Amino acid sequence: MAGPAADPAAALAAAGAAAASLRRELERHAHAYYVLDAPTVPDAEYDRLFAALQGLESEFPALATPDSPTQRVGAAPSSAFAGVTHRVPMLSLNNAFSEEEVVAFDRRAREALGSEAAIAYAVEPKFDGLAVSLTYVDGRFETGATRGDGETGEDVTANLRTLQAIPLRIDTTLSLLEVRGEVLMRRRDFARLNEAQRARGEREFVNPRNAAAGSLRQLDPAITAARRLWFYAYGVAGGADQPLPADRHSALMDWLAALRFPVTPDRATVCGVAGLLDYFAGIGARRATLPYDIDGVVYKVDSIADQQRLGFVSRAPRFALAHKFPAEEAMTELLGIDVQVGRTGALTPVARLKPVFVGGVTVTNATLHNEDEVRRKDVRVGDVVVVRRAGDVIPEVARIVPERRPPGAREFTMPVACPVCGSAVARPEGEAISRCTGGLYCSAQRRQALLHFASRRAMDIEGLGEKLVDQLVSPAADPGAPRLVRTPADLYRLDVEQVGGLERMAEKSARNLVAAIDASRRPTLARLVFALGIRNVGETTARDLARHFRTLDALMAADEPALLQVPDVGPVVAASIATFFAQPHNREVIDALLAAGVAPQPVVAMPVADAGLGVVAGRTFVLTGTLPTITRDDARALIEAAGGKVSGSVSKKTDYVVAGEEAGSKLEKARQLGVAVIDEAGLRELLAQE
DNA sequence: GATCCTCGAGTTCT
DNA sequence: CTCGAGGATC
Repeated sequence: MAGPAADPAAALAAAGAAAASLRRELERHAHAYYVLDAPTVPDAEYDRLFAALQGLESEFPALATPDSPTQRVGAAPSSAFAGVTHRVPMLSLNNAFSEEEVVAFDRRAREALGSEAAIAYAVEPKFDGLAVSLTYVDGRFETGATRGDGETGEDVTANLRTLQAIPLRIDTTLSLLEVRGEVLMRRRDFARLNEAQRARGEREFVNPRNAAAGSLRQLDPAITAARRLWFYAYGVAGGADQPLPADRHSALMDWLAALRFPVTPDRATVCGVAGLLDYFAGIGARRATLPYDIDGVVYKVDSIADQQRLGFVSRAPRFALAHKFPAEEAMTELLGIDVQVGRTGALTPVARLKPVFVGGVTVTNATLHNEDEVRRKDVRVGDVVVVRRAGDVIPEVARIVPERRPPGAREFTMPVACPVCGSAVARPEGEAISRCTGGLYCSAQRRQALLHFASRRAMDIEGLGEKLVDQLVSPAADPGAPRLVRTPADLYRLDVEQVGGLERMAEKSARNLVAAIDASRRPTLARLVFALGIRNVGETTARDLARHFRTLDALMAADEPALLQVPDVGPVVAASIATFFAQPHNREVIDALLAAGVAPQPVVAMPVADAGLGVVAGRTFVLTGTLPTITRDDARALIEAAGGKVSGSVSKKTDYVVAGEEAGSKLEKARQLGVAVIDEAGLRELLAQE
């Protein structure tokens, strides 16, 4: 094929074909997004395609036909709503994704204003909803329209009238006032709506913005009314013919608030670029706890006179900037699916991804949980997948992009033999997890068992991490070298000389490790039981067992009926425990541990849970997020010392949720259930009262 | 038998 | 943090 430079006609034809294909794709995505409320690709991908098409059209202006998606921008027009031409166009803001862009924005503004001094900015969250314009004539709400393409939007007056947040009458002498703002659905209302959709067996909405869009574009205003939409005002359309009642944006917002328009309490005024970045960081930290979704923050030069001096570049104001958070979804390629072996032999498929930047970090791996999950999502090697890193920190493969599947993409099948030791793989009837049957013969399981044994919540051996365990279990560098450790008991026979022989282990570190191992010889019985790694016995059950049996001997001697006496132990757990202690191998390891000097501290009689309920005693707490001055573990210890209980999940029985920074779904759940939410200071107060 | 509440297990990246 | 599943409760 001829190169573009060589043959202009051929180049135009090729560009035309590419543009047509981009348009088809964009139209399909737009339809899925706006009309079906079921986005097929992340926003970032849509933007990328859009930009590609814009690029082509600017290079070959002949291709820029009026029906191109680039000539429309924004919502698909719906024949159901009348068009409204905005008196003052609703423009969009320039976006910034990095600090450098913010610095450049501030610098350009100062240069244009010829000002050395730091600029005062009005700042506010960038709501993730739909922009609307509300027109008031003689103080009466007359017309409400969506943004549409910025020039013309849809008349949704009847639906907007149903919003409690929008005043139908305002106390002003202005004969004409146009208020701009965002219609959105607050998270609580979104959760409630989806619950109702679920209960009725109808499709749930993907996110609050789509729910808001879908709700606002209902033909029946009664449906909109039931959806509990919210509105925040963020500006006034100022034309030359309309004098504004304030000379600063922040004062304008105060004025709107006085007119009973909802204005976010999270807005502020700051000074200079440092102030902007501080605000961005502060809102970012609080993002998860805000009652509504945001996708960044907006900066506006506060002085309206200065705004007018700065003016516009093409179609965006030079006095305002949207500083956006990194996308929480991104597309990438699935390079392969590996299978990992866990402590219990569980085989977990893990997606190996082409590295992709999402939610502020580069993601290369993501769990696929189990075989069924892979089937459900129809994930195949070679697929283009959408990776998400939402409220959760842990990335996941949200879905695949079916239209980008390469021919011959392979389906995943769980191996029939363990990828590590070759033992048979079994998947018990009715269970979701496949397991390696190799037990401790499998080096992966031995490795994980040792890591678990040494972990902080078990024997707490500091410094015994993955790298070291690998070397101790299977000396990779020198296959002939002796395996220093086969069971946890072997750890207690290591000396400084042996450890010092390992890679990256100078004498000092070797000494530290041996000392750490030595220091772990006096665990509580609960920790020791937990460290053994008995199936279905976690931290809590281990503690219950220790409390009930008091000694390791008594626990080991217990038969199933005796075990069933322990609270929260049922037939399955009892069988796991009995089976574990019945195995000669496990008995040998325990004997060896005791012989090596591991001696659980005697269980001290716990102050029998005082029958009386205190403010903390007898109450159930759930911890979430990062507390300002103490770790969650410390908080938990404090609560337990005061006779309270700490649980992992929020339910009706929860008395308090203690929330810190970046609290996630638990906080959300607490709000839904009406559970009291306190912060660290509140917790301290309760503890002081106890 | 159904429902709710917990616990256990597995996981990512800096 | 989320899922699956065990245990308790009605």
